[in-house]
Amino acid sequence: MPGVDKEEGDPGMAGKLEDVAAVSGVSRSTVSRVLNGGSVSEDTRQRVLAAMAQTGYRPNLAARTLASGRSGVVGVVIHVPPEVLFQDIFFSGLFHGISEGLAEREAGMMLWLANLSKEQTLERILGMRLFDGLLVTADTLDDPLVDGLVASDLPTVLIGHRHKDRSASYVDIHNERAAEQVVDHLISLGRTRIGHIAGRPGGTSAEERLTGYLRAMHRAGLSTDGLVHRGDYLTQSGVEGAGVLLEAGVDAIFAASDTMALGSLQELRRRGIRVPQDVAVAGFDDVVEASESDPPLTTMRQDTRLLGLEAAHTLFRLLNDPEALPQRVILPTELLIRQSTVGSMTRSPAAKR
Amino acid sequence: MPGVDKEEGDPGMAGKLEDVAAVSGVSRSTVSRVLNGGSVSEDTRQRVLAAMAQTGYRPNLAARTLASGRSGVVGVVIHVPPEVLFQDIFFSGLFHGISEGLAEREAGMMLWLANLSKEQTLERILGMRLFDGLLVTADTLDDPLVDGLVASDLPTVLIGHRHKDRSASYVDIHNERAAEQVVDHLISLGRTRIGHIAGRPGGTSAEERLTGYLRAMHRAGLSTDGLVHRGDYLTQSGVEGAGVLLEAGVDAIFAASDTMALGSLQELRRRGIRVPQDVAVAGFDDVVEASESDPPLTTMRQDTRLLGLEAAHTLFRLLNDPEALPQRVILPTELLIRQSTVGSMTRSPAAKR
DNA sequence: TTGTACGCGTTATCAT
DNA sequence: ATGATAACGCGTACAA
Repeated sequence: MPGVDKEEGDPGMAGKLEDVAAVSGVSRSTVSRVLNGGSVSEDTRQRVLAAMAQTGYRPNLAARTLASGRSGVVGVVIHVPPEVLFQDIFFSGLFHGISEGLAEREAGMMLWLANLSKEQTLERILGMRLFDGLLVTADTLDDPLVDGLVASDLPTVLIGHRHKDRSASYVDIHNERAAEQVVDHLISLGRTRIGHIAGRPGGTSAEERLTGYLRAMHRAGLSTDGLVHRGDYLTQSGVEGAGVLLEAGVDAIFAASDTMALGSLQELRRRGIRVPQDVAVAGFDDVVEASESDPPLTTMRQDTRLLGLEAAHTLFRLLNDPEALPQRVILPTELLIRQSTVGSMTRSPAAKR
Repeated sequence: MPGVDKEEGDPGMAGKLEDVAAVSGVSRSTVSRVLNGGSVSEDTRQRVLAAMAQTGYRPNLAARTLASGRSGVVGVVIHVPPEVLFQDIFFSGLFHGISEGLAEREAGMMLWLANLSKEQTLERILGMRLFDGLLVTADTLDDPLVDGLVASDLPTVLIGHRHKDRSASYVDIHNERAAEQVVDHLISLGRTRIGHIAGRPGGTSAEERLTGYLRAMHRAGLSTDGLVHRGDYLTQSGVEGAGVLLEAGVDAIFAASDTMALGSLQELRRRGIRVPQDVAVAGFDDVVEASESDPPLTTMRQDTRLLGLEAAHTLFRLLNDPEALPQRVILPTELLIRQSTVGSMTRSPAAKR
């Protein structure tokens, strides 16, 4: 195909820096300077700009990265099965925030889900050597992927954290204290047999919420014997947990996730047990269904989108200042008191707290 | 910090090809060959492999991309607001499939949502010059982003397509024919006043389903005057559409999405209208709620996850064979006949089709 | 089979 | 302010 014209913003093969230099009659260095904000005379800057438009020039990321060491791309590691990303409100909100936060700085986002094993994922991410930084979810206590990423030389911000991540940068909520607060609320209502439906063992948030529950109970001098049931954050385990805890004779249930709390609500209704008169129920997360359930669910609200947003911001802080100390960001949570603990007719003084 | 040891798989700064060459006593080229499957003697191959392990070598993507022109990264462009990606079952299923398909070939995935304008997105994607190929959703008739991407020299597979994309590669379903089939089903049940709740004007699938509806009706000699209501694929517009179409005196409603159909079901129940005795209702998509509604919803099932999977596969076909002609993949859909059209007690012969 | 030498498109360090 | 020139780390003809 002879006579093909490759001028004027041809969307096809774009020119290189050198082409722009040739057209504008300057050296590559100068073109590079107008690109990266070096000092050039206004005169030549305009000539170069014109030449770039004319040749339809676009910088080559690979070349740029190789030469400068910066790519403008961050790796986002959410090692959960793809379907979980969409089913679990935590991850979807989180991802939403991350996506927004990175877009603010026009950073590219490369996503790693659990399509590969943790070992493979780790290998490929580190091998790529392309990312300016990493955003990584840390929701499991023992996680070789997170360990490897943190140990690497890449600026990394964890979302959630383990105890051993004290020297890493992370954004998180105070799971333990938040759980404590929920239980305190139940105690303040006069409940003494408070059961807990915990998350899966080894989950960071699950363990911390359990610890918070135990702390509040013991501080109040209440027994927790046989009052802890292990669930998995999903509805069905909330159903089962309610059954088990009822056997133990509880007058309140604190589930470590709203979905479990909603499952408990179902089971209690099925058994004809009044909520909150007979058994009060509280959850964690504040998913949308929590406010629409019957009765509406008392819960600890966490803003997962903000969590993602802050994670991105924190990473940028790290990138802008290589000397920066590890960043630890704790986001607030909010106790939302609804009818599943205080009932519409039995408004208690404690509800004002 | 003197005396820092940088040997033995140091997770920090990894060595380069040259380091491996030095340790194993061969040239860089040879090391490169064992990496890319060139011909090397088994003897030296082992030496090199050992040296790579010892130095903790990892290839540098930027350098590799620059030299070879291939990055192993594909751009995924789903230009919808981040929250839609999670709310809309179509996109989440699609994304799931894409994610799986790319992982099969260990391809990296860089995701572009609607955080930037279409123009900015286009500019940055093309500018990056990093992707081996592109996966792009095309759900709007007039879309400069899709136009620009298709016009570029990057191997691109569209998900959904416009008429003008005949020369592009795409995966899609046959929206028009599928819609026709749904309407044929309703006609075969003896319905004559069949209303359609369409999607937003300018949406590719919406327009095609509308066309299919019109075709089936006209072919059967049925009037469509005042029987088309414009919705937006969301529940509320299904509620409204049902109201409007009832005024027009319909005996059946075909909604272009299940969510709208479910909205219609709600509205019909509210008005005490029996489904399907008084009005039959059919949808499109087969979302999970469709089989759990009262009555269960007749619908045209499409497998969005498969759509994403096939999109990835198609792109790989394109990448493996640069001479390949444009790939056009049409995935099957399946008419699921449920009680919203045939009723449990009024099983009609047509249901066996 | 192996090594040499050049090119990939930019940035960065020098001079000037 | 501008222009050579050397990296950046790797792939790949070409030669040996």
